[in-house]
Amino acid sequence: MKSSAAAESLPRLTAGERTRQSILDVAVDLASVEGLDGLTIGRLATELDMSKSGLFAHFGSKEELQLATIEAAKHRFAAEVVAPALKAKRGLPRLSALCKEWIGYGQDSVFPGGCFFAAAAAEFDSRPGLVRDRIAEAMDQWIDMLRIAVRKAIEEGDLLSSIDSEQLAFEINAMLMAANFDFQLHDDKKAFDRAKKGIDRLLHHASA
Amino acid sequence: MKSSAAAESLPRLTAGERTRQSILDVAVDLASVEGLDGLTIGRLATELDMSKSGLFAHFGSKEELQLATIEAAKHRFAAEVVAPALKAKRGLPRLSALCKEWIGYGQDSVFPGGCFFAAAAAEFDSRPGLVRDRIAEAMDQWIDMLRIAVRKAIEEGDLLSSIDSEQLAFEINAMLMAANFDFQLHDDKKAFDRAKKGIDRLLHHASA
DNA sequence: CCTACCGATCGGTAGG
DNA sequence: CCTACCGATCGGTAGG
Repeated sequence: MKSSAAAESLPRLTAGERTRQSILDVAVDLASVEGLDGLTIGRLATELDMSKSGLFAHFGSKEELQLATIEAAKHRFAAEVVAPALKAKRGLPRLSALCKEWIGYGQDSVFPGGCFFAAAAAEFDSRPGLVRDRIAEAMDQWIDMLRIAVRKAIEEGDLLSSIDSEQLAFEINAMLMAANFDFQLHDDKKAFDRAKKGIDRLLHHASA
Repeated sequence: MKSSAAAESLPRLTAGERTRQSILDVAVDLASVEGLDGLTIGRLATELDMSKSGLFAHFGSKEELQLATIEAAKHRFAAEVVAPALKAKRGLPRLSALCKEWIGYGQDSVFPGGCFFAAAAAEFDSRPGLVRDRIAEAMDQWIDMLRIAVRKAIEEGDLLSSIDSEQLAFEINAMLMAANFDFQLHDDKKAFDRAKKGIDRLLHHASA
């Protein structure tokens, strides 16, 4: 027998899978700066010191590369924002943690060109297709996470029962997105302070 | 003498200037959908039933075409949003009118791909150059207009003197931008209702 | 405003 | 994973 499949369940990756992962790490960074369409196979191959066709063989089409890049970005977002926030206990603490972790994610430039999903949504919102659908799905999942955290905060008695969870999630996300674009355009982190201040006031007014 | 320069001061345009204007009308619409970079000279020429080089001669470079397109988009925005809002009297009425006109501008798809400036800012925020600078300038002018309207509303006694005009302008704009991106991604106008509701509450809490 | 062209780069393929 | 290639399109130019 060649190897024990049962041992070390996760890090057991084939060489091809490892190459694919390192391609996607670079692809995510490149796409956050140049856009998901500006992410060209030639450019990415140069960045990785590979041949175009060698890289291409891992994906089969540009669309598949784009979809795989979105998937890799989702994993990075989950690790950097969602996972830390889930350590806070449910209710208002977790809602606050989601906002705090998102602001940290923006400030620390987890993606070098700013929030991957905000940029990709703006780029693809007028181009029907699988890429657009997956980006919209990722955005919806994030807003949904905020909305559910608001609802739990209401259930825990931390927020007023009269609060419209969908409306509050929309407004919180609006502050975060605005901070992201403001920061990208002006390279001034006070945009995140403004978002923080706006969200603090939103949560204060929603509190019992 | 060929013509009286003094008569009809504005509509006196040369044939070249009229052609240029009709090119830019199409360029603005195309760019709002495909992006300012996706606005290619070949694509634009096809749309206008012109030769590439004939169109190119009006601008001299792609960057000049992009800059002229931004200028044309600013004019459309000024006519559709700013001018109507300036009919309202200074203070809170004008601030409310700016928000109302902006929401109308979004709902009516004055640019077929959504707010031209929001899309262009997201597209170019990581690409240094003249195009990026002009877009940032246009965005700053809009936020500044909101900020000044807030300040006037404070001076008129319509809003509390404790209000931070820059912060409020940021938060109002955040609602508008979020509604724009939400609408582009979901094609559901309830995003504008959410923005309206959020802004109404912002202004209510800021009122004396 | 046109035809005719340039070198560079795009996504993708053949064949190994 | 590679070399070598394809047709299409890019921004831009020559010359009229």
